[in-house]
Amino acid sequence: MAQQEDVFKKLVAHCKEYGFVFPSSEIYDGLGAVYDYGQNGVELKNNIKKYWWDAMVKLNDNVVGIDSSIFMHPTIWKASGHVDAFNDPLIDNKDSKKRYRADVLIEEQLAKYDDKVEKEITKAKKKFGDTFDENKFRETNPNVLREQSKRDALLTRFAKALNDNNLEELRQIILDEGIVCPISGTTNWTEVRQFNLMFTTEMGSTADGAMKIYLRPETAQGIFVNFLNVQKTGRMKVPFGIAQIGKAFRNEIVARQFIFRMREFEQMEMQFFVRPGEEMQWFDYWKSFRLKWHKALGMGDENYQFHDHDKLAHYANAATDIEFRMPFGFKEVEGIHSRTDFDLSQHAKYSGKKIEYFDPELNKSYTPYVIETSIGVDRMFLSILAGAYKEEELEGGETRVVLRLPAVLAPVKLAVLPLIKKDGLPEKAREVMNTMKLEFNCQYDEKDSIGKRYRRQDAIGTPFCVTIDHQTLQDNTVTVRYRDTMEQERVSIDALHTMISKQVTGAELFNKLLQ
RNA sequence: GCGGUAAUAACUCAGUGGUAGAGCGUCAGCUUCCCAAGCUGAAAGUCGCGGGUUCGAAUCCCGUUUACCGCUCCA
Repeated sequence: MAQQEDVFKKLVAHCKEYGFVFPSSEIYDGLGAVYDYGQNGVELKNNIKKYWWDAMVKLNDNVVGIDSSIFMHPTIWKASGHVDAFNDPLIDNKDSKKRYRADVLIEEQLAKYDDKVEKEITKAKKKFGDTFDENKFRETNPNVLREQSKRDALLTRFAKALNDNNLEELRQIILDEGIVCPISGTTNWTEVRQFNLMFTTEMGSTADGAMKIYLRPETAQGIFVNFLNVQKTGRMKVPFGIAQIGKAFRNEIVARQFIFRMREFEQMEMQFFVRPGEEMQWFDYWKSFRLKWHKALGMGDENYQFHDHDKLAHYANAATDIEFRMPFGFKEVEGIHSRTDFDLSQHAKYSGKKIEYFDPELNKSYTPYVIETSIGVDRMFLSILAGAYKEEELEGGETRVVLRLPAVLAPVKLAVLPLIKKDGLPEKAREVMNTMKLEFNCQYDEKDSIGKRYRRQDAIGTPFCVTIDHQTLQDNTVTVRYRDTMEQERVSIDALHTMISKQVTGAELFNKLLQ
């Protein structure tokens, strides 16, 4: 475990050292759980997004893409359940370090008063037997009346505090009632804090006319609210899918583990609309397709696993995660959910619009069911880097650090290197570079020994190094040096383009997906 | 959010009250016909930030920010 954490630390350092990921706002001491992508990181990230987009939109004729805005009408988040589901007032006990929902603590206190009343009644029942009149007892017994009035007073005060969203009052209630932590038994409480999942901002240029709106916490809702637009204008027939890549924002209570859990992150989501009753077969279809997509990259099949959810979200009737073996254990990279008709029905209800699909085969209208595939770009990025990062022992006791990135994702596809910096080799190298750069992201390097340059390229995961030597000037051939094996092959410059193109474009991977 | 630990050059770290250092990397040059070779030279640090103690603080104290670990929370 210690060794794994060590690898993770080195990976984070490597990300910074080689321009993949920088802490945000670093020269101002940073900003918590926000990161920037550097010159190599942005290339890798863009390649991941393209691999996903092409696999979903290009390969599946019944999947189309959209790009909806980050700002959306605030009612959308009412409908989706985000406004109500993630607004709990929380309080910590300083002695036990346990966290509780403040409203639950108070509700438990209310229940205690109820218990006391019930006990009095049970006692009295035994005492009076058949002649017992419960209603009269409730109205007259001093003990019951006392507990009951305490309870009513508490309920009134509690309801008002909740209604006013008065967090100080909630804390004061807990103190006044002498509510103790069940573990430490103390009343040493922190302030009550509200944890909002969503970021808010204001739309409107004048303060008084401004409307409070949210930064979207998921891209999915942008798809649901455009369901009718896309279905009608694209003449889409169920089953069909809508894909989207975009930023989302969440105030995580604990944001940790580098770019694994960030406050600003990017999602690649597809919502696939199906006939009610057919959702499980499509759930299985996408489960299998998505796993193939991951495995096609060749990072090792044993590094992936499904993790089925036991506890389902309020909208789902089946859910599974695709997990990747990170240095800190198997972690969720992608979620596949059967979301039922929850979202479309909610939006129909809140918007007052009819959101249904007329199915000509069945000759009836229905609200489609939804299968969602949702993958975090940043998590994918981290899993690829974690799987690719290797410190290798070479013969002679040397080590090298290499990123064994899938060629299709590598930020730089090839480096063009004159073997030495004279005899016209740099000029020839520039010539080769100028034709290759039309198609591939290339790097030219003539500084330092050839070995050093190879290692520099290894460190950023460049799959091919093309070296121009004296023979090149004679017969127009170059050596291609492969990152993973460090072996070299002599090829003619004319053949270079085809050879590299075959390995860095997605076509071969996509063939695997369609089999 | 609580507790613990940490923060010194792009990276990894040494320096524990008295002149800010090393390795690696970077840059310039020489050398070099294929795997971090060698030689010469150079640049690069608000010692995380703010306050305090002291003749004097990277070093001691307080606060704060950021990160890591544990707990907690989590569609």
